[in-house]
Amino acid sequence: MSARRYTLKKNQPAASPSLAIEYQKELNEAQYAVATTLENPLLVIAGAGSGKTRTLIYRVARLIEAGVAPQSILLLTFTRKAAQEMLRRAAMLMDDRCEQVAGGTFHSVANLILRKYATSIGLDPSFTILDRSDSEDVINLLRTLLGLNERAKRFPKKQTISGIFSKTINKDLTLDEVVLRDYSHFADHLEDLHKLQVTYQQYKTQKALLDYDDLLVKLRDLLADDQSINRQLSDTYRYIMVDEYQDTNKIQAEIVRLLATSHHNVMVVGDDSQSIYSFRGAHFRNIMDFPQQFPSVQVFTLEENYRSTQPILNLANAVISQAEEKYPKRLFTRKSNGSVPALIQAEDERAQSRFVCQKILELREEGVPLHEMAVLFRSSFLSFDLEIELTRCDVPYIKRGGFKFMETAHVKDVLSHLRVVANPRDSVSWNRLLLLIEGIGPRTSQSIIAAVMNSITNSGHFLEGLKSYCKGSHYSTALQELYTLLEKLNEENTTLMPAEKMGWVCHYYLPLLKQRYDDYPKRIKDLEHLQTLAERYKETETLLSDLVLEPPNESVSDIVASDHEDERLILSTIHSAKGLEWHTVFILWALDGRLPSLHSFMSDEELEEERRLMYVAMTRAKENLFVTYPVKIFDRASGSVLSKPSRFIEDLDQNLLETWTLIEES
DNA sequence: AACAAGTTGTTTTTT
DNA sequence: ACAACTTGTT
Repeated sequence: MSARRYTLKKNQPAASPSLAIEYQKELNEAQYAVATTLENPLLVIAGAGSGKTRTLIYRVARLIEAGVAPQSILLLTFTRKAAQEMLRRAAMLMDDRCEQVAGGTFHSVANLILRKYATSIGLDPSFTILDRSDSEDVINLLRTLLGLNERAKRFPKKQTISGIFSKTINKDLTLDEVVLRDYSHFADHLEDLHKLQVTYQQYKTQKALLDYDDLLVKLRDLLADDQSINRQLSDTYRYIMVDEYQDTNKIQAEIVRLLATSHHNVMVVGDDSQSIYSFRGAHFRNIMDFPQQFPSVQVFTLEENYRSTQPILNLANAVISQAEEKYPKRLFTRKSNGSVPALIQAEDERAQSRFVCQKILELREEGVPLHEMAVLFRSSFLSFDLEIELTRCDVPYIKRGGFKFMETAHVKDVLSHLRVVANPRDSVSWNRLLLLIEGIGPRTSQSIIAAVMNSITNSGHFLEGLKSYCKGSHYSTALQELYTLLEKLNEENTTLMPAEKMGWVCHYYLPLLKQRYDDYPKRIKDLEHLQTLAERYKETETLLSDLVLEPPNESVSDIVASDHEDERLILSTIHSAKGLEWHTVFILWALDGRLPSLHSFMSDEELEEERRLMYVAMTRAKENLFVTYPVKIFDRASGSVLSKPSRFIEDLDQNLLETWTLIEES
């Protein structure tokens, strides 16, 4: 580990007295230095709540003020919502020019660039993007096709296989390395896994399908292999800013490096203590390797916290100070008073839920709005019991993270119809929509798909293949209806708006939905929500890629009806809480075996990541922090009883964390 | 016999 | 919600 160098630049004299924005007044010394250093590589280590977003916004404004064209600024963020929010705030600070700044996630930027340059790398520009479950479906299909699940020894499940393949790419390892290191119990299947991986790649290429990893890999390869395109893009984006750099992986770092070849104007912001995505190949060392890629880099550190009270910071600092490996950084604040965070032991899960719910109601009485309170947890399923309690007490909430709206079956069903029209070679979607029809199972579906693919190669028209199946069997009437729908969508492909097309699909799908699900009224609501989303789009292809890349992450059915739209409690996984803050934060299940999760006990590295997760959760709180855990929890997977509080907060001084016990009132 | 559909116990985090 | 297993249909 290289020693950290702090380079604090002396305050520059204010650029010009006529400027509307008074940077020096509105930013602290370090923030000001960052916002006004416009050229050359820049690394900013920004502690939690240190005004990182604010600094980025001011820097965007400063760049535009200095005459830089907004279109030549590229802002890479973790979610596209984050980018839009920043640009909106920058526009408020300055003017609408800020909205023209290019921004989004690595994946969404890759999507745009690849669609534009697809033909030059032999890619169909109307390629379909596979989300996680789509790519698992493909893998499952190929696994059966290769006869791998009939092996004597059990072959890994589709999720596991997909995880292995993804790790090879994101951690830049060979298949052998990944399997032997993390999945040694499947070492016997190495040869078959190799075969499957090759087949998977071929299948995707043949059907014009790209999974999340392909988007990044293809963009990197495009930039690395084609000098002239690299030049064009590098000249287009003259100023690059990357947020949450601690959660980027090697490929993303390479993309940044390649995009900056002609100018080196790159600024990356991050915090090694908040790196929580290593399962996706991110490594916090990435942030420290940055100076090696750009030797002329200037390094800044933001340590003053504007979010939390001192007692909360004291606790967070104590948790992170036990980290094996960390970079010296100590958050401080001027908000000195505030109450000491509380640790509450509950006798079981129900008691924990009841306590949290009751406390939330109390705080609401005291005037804390519901949307200023959040309940955070390690894994999505850990909030199930609390959700029941909240519903019982009529507390409206939204849940972020975990299962996504887009991943619900009925939404995917509807979209698959639009997808086959956009890319008829997309056999994943064909399979999905065919299986909906009664009487058609995996076998029949495969043979119909084969016929469709044949008709594409022979006549160039996919409907021919479907037609031949429309008579003579018990499912032919249903298939005829499907044919009519797809014919309509295809013939009026260019004249119909995306929302109109979706209307036709829903009309066709509604009877199937009602027959399939008992809870169809809820699902119909979801589809209506999808319809409203679609109305914002002019191009079906944009709609489809956006939905895969940036899925709306709250399901309508999760929302308990409420009169006041904004008055909703937030439930979130810690991962999805990144970058956010609330007046009051509850950390649920701070139980050893849940946070840290049992899965992480084997490796020190994973355990360290769990610690950072706890740190991230704590630093979301502005005023109040409650940490709770139930005892006597039996874990079926390990066969053990969990009763100890999280090792990260055990035996801490009462000054840092006050312990409380729940007394049941009769 | 081949295939479709219904039944029963486990589930990390996400672009 | 998924996979493995079981029952039902053509």
